Amino acid sequence: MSAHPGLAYPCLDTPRERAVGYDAVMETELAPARTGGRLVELGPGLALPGFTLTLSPNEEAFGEEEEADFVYKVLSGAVRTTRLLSDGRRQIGAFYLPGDVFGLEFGPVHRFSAEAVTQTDVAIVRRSAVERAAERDPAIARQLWTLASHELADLQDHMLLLGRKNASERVASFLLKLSRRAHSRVIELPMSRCDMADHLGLTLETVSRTMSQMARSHAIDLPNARRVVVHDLEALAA
Amino acid sequence: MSAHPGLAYPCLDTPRERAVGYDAVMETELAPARTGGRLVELGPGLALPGFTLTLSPNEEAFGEEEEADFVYKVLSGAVRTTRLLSDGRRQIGAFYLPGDVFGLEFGPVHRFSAEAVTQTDVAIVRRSAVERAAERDPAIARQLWTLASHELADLQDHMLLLGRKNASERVASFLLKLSRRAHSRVIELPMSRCDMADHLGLTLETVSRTMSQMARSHAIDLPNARRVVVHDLEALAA
DNA sequence: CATCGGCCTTGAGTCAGATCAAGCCCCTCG
DNA sequence: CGAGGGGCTTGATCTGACTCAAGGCCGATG
Repeated sequence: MSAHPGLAYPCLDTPRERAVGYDAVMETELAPARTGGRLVELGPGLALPGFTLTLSPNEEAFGEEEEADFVYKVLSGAVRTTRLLSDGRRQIGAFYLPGDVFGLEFGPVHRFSAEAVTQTDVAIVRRSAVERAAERDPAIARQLWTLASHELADLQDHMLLLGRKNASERVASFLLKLSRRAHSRVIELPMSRCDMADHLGLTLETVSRTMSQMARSHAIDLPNARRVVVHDLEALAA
Repeated sequence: MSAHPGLAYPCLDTPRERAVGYDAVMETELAPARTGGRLVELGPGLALPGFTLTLSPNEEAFGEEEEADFVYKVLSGAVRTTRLLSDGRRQIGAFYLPGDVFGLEFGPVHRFSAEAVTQTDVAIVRRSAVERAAERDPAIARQLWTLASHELADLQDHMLLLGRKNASERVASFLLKLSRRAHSRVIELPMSRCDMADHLGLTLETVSRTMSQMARSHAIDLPNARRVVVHDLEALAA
C-alpha cells in the first residue's frame, strides 16, 4: 500500500513513464489471508476479495495496452482514463470518483491508461476472480453488465457533447453532471483546467474563460479555482 | 418482412416518426417454426433462432428510449445509430455494415436510435433468448463480452477523434477505417456527406471540401461522390 | 517571510471550420 | 427528353475557439 512518488509533468507533456509498484501488490494479492485482504464491493451485492492501494497524483493505475488483470474501485480521490495521440494530444475519456468502478475490460488488455488525478485510494480485485464469480452466478454477471451499461451510456452522451456542443454547453454539461453526482450545488473540482479541457475537447484557456463568463453572468460562483457553486446552469446550458 | 416506406426528410430535419411494422415481426417471431425462422449467427459459434427484416432508407430499427427487446445483425446495407439534441443537432455514434451486430444493450431500453442508411436487411434475435443462452453457457457469455468489447474500443477511438483531431484527420481516419474494414482500397460509401459529417462532428460542407482537397492532392480518387479510392491516406493523416 | 513553481486568468490576434448562398450533377419520373 | 429535386460542390464571409503571451494567485519550501 505504499504511495509511489507522482511523476510531475506539465499539462501536455506526452509519454509518461509507467509507475511501478505492482509486483508487490500482485504478490500480496495472491496470499490475501496473510497480508490484509478485504472484501471489495464492486456493485450492490457483488463483493469479492481484494486489496487497497494508494496512488499519488498522476501515478498510473494501469497503462494503455497493459494486460487487464485487475478491476478497480475508487475509495477516495479521483482517477482519469486517457488516450494519447502520438503527438501528445490527449483525450480524457472519463473521471472516476469515490464509489466508481473502472478498469472493467472485456478484452485481454486495457485500451486506455488510468491515472490518479489527486492522491487516491483504490481497491483492486483480480479480474479472474470477477470472471469466475460471474460464471458461477448469473446475478453477478448481470451486475457486471449493469456496470458496463452505465459506462457505455456515459460514453454515448460524451460523444454527443464532443461532436455537437459548443464550449459553454460542454462546460455546463460537465458541471451539471458533477453537481448531480455530488447531490449538491457546491462542487469540489479534483481536476485541473487542463484535465477538464482534455475531457471536453477544448483548451484550458477556453475552459477558464467560459467559467469566468458563467461567474460574471451569475450562473455559477467561483469562490476559488477548484470550487464551483451552481446557481442557474440549466438556463445557461439552454 | 415487408418493407415500409422510408420517411423522406432533409439532412437535419429533427424528430423522426417511429417506423412501424414491429407487431407483425414480433408475432411471427413467437411462432418461428411456422413462419420461416432461421438461425442467426451473432458471433463465431453463437447462433440463435431469429428472423430477417428489410428496412427502407431512413427507416428506424428502434428508437431512443424504446425497450431493447431485440439484438440485430446487418445482412446487407448499412445502419447508423444516432442521438439527437433537442434543437436537432445530431450525433451518429457508429455505422454498422454487413456482418456487424448492433442493438446489444445492457440496460432495459435503447440509449440511441438505429436507422437504415440505405435499404437494409437485418436479422433479429430476441434479447431474452440471447440472455438465456448466455446464462446456460459461459462461452456464449464471453462471446457477448467480446462483441461489447469491440463496440467500446470503437467508441473510445471515436472520442479521441471528436475531441482532438482536425477535419482532415477525421475524414482520413474514417476513410482508412472503412478501407481496412472492406479489405480494399476502393470504398463504396453507403452514407451521405451529411451522415459522415454528423458522425465526424463536422458540417457536410467541410466533409465535402476536405475530400475534394484530398482528391486534388492525389491522396484519394473520387470517381463519383459515393466511391473513394484510397491512395496515400496514411501520409495525409500524419 | 521571501522565493519559487504550478496553475489559473485575461488580453490580443489569428485561423479552422461554420454559415450563408449559389450553382451543378445526376437520377427519377412524367 | 425535359423538369424537378435531392445530394454534392464551391465560393465568400464570419466567428468561436485556438494560439501566443503576459501577469496574478497561492501553496509549498527553505
